[in-house]
Amino acid sequence: MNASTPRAGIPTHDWVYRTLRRRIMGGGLAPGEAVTLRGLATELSVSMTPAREAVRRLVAERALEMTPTGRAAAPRMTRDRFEELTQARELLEPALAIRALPNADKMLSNRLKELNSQLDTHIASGDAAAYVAGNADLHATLYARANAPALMALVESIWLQTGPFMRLVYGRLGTQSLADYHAIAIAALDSGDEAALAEAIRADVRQGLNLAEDAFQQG
Amino acid sequence: MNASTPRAGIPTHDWVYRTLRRRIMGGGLAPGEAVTLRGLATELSVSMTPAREAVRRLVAERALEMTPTGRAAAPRMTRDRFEELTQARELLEPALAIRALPNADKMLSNRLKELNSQLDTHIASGDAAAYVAGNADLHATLYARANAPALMALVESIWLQTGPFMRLVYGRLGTQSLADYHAIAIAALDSGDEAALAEAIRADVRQGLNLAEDAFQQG
DNA sequence: GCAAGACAAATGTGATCACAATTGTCGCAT
DNA sequence: ATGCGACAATTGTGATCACATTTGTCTTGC
Repeated sequence: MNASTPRAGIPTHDWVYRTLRRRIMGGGLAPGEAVTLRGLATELSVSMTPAREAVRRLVAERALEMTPTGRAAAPRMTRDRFEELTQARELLEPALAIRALPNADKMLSNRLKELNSQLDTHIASGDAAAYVAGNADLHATLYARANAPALMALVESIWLQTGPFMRLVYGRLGTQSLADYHAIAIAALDSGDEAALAEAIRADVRQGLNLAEDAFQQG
Repeated sequence: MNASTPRAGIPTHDWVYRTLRRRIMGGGLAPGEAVTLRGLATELSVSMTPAREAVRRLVAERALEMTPTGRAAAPRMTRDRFEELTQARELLEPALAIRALPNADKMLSNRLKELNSQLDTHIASGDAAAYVAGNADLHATLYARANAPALMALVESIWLQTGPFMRLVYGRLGTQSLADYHAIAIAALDSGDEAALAEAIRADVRQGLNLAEDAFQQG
């Protein structure tokens, strides 16, 4: 089954971490669903020790929740929590974009346009997981130019928390067309318009919140 | 030595985590200084397993750094990193304060005034560790009224990263008098002035940055 | 039919151990 | 003196195990 495990050099616990993390982001764990140490260990053909380390790390990063009895489960998203995390994104991400602006060049904006067009493909095919991953990839590519690892780490920790839920939201929406704030942001990047760039990022993040609100109302 | 360890009910790894975390925040670990699993384990009279979990958790929370060879050490603060973390605080903390504002009452502001006066005591006695802890306590008390646990967790993770360094900064400064933006913030809280509250918080955070800049220039 | 209780399986926690890699130290040659 | 290499101690990693608690299930009694 896991014949696709070409892990060379990297520690076992790190590999388990990445594997489990990918599963969480990809929606492989339903909210509230628990993951057992022995189950994870035997499934990945490792011992309990690295499995436990991977789980604890994801708990520390809030990608997993700890039940009172000490079991790790995929966290349930609430409207309030999602709204908080969105506000944090709305505050931090424009700052990262502005920091990236002076370091942007034509090659970057071309790369961003390429990533953005791939998003259209994922929307068209209804691949919500690929869309969420690609969306994070696009934002990460831009913010990488900010050379701000500490800020970046904060934002990525938010993505880790909202990712599984956003995947669910986009899954419900199907192939609905979305306002392309990415394109606006890239245009602002090209023209060096700081305020427009920040506003486009904010609008993009806020659009995610609106989509989620609809999903919450549906149930 | 560790006779003061009345841990009842809480898991060992959690107790080790809290103990080590307190040590880091209190400056018990010099930047770059490594902590060994066996050393920590034997010192706290526990096995390597909970020691390892505690260390890994602190690494995940960026309160400890991982060297390429897999050893955990207290992270070194750079000017750039501190500037990034300060900007994050400057963005997130005013938002938390504004969220807390509608839930504030006379009892809260009295409590905050009390905590703020304790800070003066710590400045006067030159107890940098107590000052940093008390400062975090004051901010936390205000933000708790925001009922925003996800945002709060983000801010606390920043404090965890900046805490040890701030303690060092305040330690150098000695009993220097600081502008009391806390008092301004509390006044804004009492009068319900949202903009003034946010600005006072920003100024408070920025003051920390300025102090640190001085420290960086000294060496 | 169903709720409660007893029993069994499963689970998290912490300890111990073997192994490989790293780190520190001592001695030797230049 | 000083740089270098071999050896020993230290360290992180992963595996395995025992134990107490929790969870799931089946039976029993009403």
